[in-house]
Amino acid sequence: METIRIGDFSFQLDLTKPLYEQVLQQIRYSVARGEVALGTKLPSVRELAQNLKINPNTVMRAYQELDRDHLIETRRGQGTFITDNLKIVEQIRQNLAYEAARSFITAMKELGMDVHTAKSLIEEGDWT
Amino acid sequence: METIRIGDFSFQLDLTKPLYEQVLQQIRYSVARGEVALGTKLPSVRELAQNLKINPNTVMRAYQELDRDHLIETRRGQGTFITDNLKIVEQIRQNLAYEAARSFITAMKELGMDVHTAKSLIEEGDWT
DNA sequence: TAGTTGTATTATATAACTTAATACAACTAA
DNA sequence: TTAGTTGTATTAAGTTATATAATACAACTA
Repeated sequence: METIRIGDFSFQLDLTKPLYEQVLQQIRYSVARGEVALGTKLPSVRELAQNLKINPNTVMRAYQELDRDHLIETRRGQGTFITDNLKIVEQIRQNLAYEAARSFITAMKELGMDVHTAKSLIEEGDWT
Repeated sequence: METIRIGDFSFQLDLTKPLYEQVLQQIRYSVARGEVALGTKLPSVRELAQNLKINPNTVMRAYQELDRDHLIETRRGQGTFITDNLKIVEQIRQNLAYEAARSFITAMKELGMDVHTAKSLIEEGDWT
């Protein structure tokens, strides 16, 4: 799977999920991981579209969803920027982690396993 | 969300995911949870379709995927049955649990968190 | 033999996603 | 002021996955 680097961001697109979803996820996780500085300017809609060889509308859709979450700020005529609000970034990171945990626990319960078993699974697994 | 009961199985369908996927998942988890006895006869393709108010082809697709996993056995002219092989059921249950754990750990790592943090999240969360 | 099973095929419909082309509004820099 | 870059909106078209419908056949049971 090809990796495209552009600025502080890197992207890997495939056909298993909607493109706009992959783009927004990879930006979201880059920021949550702390790989890009707050206030960083994102590539323009057209530039990113060209680099990823996808349609500008698809990039727009990703940017707009991130904007709704206040993870990025779009300024008409200027560009799109990562929020400078650390609180927001931290909260989104916590939420993503919590949601991942919650869906894991839900799956375990659907298999008739309890939280203790879930914990053991995490402890005993080889997650290299 | 309406629950439809039929034999030892119960179904809840919505529009968030493909119908055939929901049907196969709910059968898979029912069996993995041990709610249905090994060798149990499933509703016929047409019967289940009628009860769920969906197309027989959609039920077929669910059954065929479960058949490929050997979780069920289809016998032309007789019907469809849960496997009588306990080993298979146990292995599928373990696999589902493992996959859930793996995808949780993957998400955590994508957020720059380690396995220890993952474990703490599980421990400290209120999963009622 | 009649009725039930799983199975296959062909056609149609629909919704989500993606692309394309175009236009406009807001801002920056020359 | 002007040219070029931004985000944004709109309309149309194409693709794909999913689901339905109708029909037929093969394998089995009673």
